[in-house]
Amino acid sequence: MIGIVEVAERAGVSTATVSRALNGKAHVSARAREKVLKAAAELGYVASSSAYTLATGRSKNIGVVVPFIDRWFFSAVLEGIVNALVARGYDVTLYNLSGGASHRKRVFEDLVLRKRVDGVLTVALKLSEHELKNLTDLQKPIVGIGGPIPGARSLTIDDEGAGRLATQHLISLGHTEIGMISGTPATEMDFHQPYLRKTGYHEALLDANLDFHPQWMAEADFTIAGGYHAAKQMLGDPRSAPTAIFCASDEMGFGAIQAARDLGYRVPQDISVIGMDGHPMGIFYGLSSIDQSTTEQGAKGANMIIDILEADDEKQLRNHEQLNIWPIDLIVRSSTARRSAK
Amino acid sequence: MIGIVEVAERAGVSTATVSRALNGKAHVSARAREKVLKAAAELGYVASSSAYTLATGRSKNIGVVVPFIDRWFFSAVLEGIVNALVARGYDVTLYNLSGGASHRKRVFEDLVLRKRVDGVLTVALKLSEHELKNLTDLQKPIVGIGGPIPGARSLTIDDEGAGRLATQHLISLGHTEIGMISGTPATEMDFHQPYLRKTGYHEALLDANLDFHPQWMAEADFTIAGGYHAAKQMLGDPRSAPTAIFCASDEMGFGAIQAARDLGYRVPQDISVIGMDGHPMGIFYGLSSIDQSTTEQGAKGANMIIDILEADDEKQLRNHEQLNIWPIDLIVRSSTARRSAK
DNA sequence: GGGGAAACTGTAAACCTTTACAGTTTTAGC
DNA sequence: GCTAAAACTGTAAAGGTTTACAGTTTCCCC
Repeated sequence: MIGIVEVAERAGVSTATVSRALNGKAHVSARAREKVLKAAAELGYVASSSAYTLATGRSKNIGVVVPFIDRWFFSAVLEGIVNALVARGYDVTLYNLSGGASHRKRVFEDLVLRKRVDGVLTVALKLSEHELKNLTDLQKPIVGIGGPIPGARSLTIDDEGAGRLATQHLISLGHTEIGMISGTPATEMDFHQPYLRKTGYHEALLDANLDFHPQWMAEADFTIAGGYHAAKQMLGDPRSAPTAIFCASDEMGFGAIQAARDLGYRVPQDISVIGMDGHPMGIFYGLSSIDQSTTEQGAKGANMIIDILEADDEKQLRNHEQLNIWPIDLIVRSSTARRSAK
Repeated sequence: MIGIVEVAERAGVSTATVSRALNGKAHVSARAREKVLKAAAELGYVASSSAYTLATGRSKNIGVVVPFIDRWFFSAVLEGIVNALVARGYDVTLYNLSGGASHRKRVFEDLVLRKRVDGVLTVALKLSEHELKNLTDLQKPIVGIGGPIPGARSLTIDDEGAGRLATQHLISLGHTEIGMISGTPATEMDFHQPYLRKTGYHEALLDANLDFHPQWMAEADFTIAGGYHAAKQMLGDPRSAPTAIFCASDEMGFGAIQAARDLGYRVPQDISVIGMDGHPMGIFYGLSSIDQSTTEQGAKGANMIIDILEADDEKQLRNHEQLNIWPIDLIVRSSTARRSAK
C-alpha cells in the first residue's frame, strides 16, 4: 500500500509539502512541486478519499435522490446531473425511492445521514415533514429540482404557467372543448407537478370563459399505456369527446395520439394533442409539447449546489428558501392544429 | 458534533463496546448493548462513514459505470442495481461515460481509483486495455453486466443465441426474406451486443439455407427514430423489401412498425417485426420481442458482487474470469405472424 | 468455595490525510 | 552585508472509527 508517506520519502520532502503540492495549494516552491509530482506519478499514488474526507470534512460527493430511475424524465435529469458533477470533480451517490416504503425510510434515515455527502439534490420529490427534517438536520446545502423543497433552494419550471400555456395554445387554435390527462392523485411517493399543471389548465379555461366538462379530465400514471387508456375513454364517448387534449407528460401524449388514431380520428385534423416535458421521441411522433430541457435543467441544479459549496461562505451554506424558475418553451409540431368545423 | 465518544460516555461504556454493539458484533452483553442503543438513539448518533472506511478499508459503496443513463436499457438495469444494493446496505456511486472522451478518461483515471468503492459494476461496456488495467489494478471485485469483461466475472445473456432465436421465430412463421436492423459500427463507446446479435441472425439464416441480401441489413443507433429511418429505407424498395425484420432493440422495433405502417404495410399481415430487450412499451405496441428482464438482471449482478464481497474469502475476492448466462424469453405478441402469400 | 473456561470490556494503536503553527530559507532594498 | 519581510517547509495534532490484545468479570461444575 503506498501512501503519502512513501511519496514524501521518494520526493525527499515532508508529507505536508506533498499534500500541498498535490492539492495545488500555495506556498510550495516550483522545485518541490515538481519533485512531488514526479514521485507521485512514479509510484502511481492516489490519495485515499476516506482519509481526505476525515481530515477535511468534505467528501466531494453529492447525494442525488430520485423517485424512479427507469422513467425517461428522471433518467434525463440524472444524465445532466451526473455529467455536470463529474466535470466539476464530484462524485454522485444515487438514491432511488422506487423500492417501496421501507426502502424509502432506509434511504432517509440511514444512508443520507451517514455524513457521506456534501450536499443533496432531490428530483421532483415531495418530502414528509420527517424526511425534510432529516435532510435539513444535515446542515448541508440542499437543492430541489423539479419541485420545491420547503425552506431550501429549488430549481423548477413554472408548472402552473406551463399548464396554462399548453392550454392557451389549444385555445388559440380555436378549440373550445379541451380535455386534460393529468397525473394520478397523491400517493406516498408524490411529485408536485400534476396538481400545478392541472391548475394552469383550469385557469386558462376560466380566463377564456370556456366550459369545463368533468369528462374532460382524466388521470393516468404518466406512461404511454396510461395515456392511451385515458384518452380512449375520453374520446370514445361521442357525446362528450373534446377536440383537443392536453397531456401532463409527453408519454401520455404518445398514448393519446395512438388512442385517437385507433378510434378513427385523424391527428391533428380531428383531434389536437399537446404533451409536456420535451421527450426526445416527441420529434418522431410530431407531438407538440412544452419543452423544459430536462438534461440541462439537471446540469443547472448540479452546478447550483457546487457553486454553493465552493462559495465557501458560511451564509451561503445555510439553507434559505430560494426559488429559481427554469424557462420553458412551447414547441409546436404536427399534433396540434386549428379546430376544424365539426 | 457527536461521535462515538459521546455515546460511550452517555452509555457508561468504552468506545470499543459501542462500536461492537452498534455493528452487531459478538461479545457484548445484552445489558451493555441495550444501554448503547439507547444512548445512540437519544443522541441521534450516526457513525461517520469516512472514519469507518478508513478504519476498516471497506466503504459499503459500489461503483457503477454505464455508457448512458437516459436510454431505457441502461436506466432499467440501473434501477435493478440500485434497489438491490440499497436492500443489502450498500450505496452506489454512479459514473456515466456519455460526456465524451475526456470525461471518460477522468472517470477511469481519477474517480474510480480513489479507493472509494468496494467493487465495480459495469453495464454493457467494452473497455480499452488501459481502462481494464486501471480497473483490475484496484484488486477489487468487478462484475460486467450485459457484456463480458475479460478476466473478470460477467453476467450476460447469450446475445448470439438471442439473435438466432428471434430470427428462427420469423423463419418458423414461413418468412424467407428477413431483414435485420442492427447497431452502428464500433464507436469509442461501444457495447458488445450489436455484433453478436447480428452473428446469430446470420447463423439462423445459414442454418435454414436462406438467402441473404445485403439490402436486408441496416444499421441504426438503437433509437426509435433510427429504427424508423432504417426500416423505411429497407421496406421502401419494392424490389428488395423483406417480409420480416428483426431489430436489435425494441426501440428500433417501434420505429420499424411505424415505418411499415407509414408505407402502407399492415403489421403483421404484410410485415412481421420482432424486437429485442423487453421494453415495457412493447406490450403497448404489440411488439414481439426477446425479453431479457433487464431490471432483474441488474439486481442479479448487484447481488453477485455483494456475495463476493461478503464471502470474505481471499480466493473469492480475486477476479477470475467467469461467465454467467442470464436466461431470455421469446415473447410473441401481435407484430409477428405467418407469412402471407404475396 | 475453588478452579478454569467462557464471556465480556477497555486501552491504545492503526487507518491516511490535512493543516495550524513554528521554524527555516530566500529575497529585496538599502 | 544587514535587516525585515516574504516565501517556503516540517512537525505534530486532529479527524472518528475499528479491533488486537490484554485484562476483568461471570458462570458453571465439582
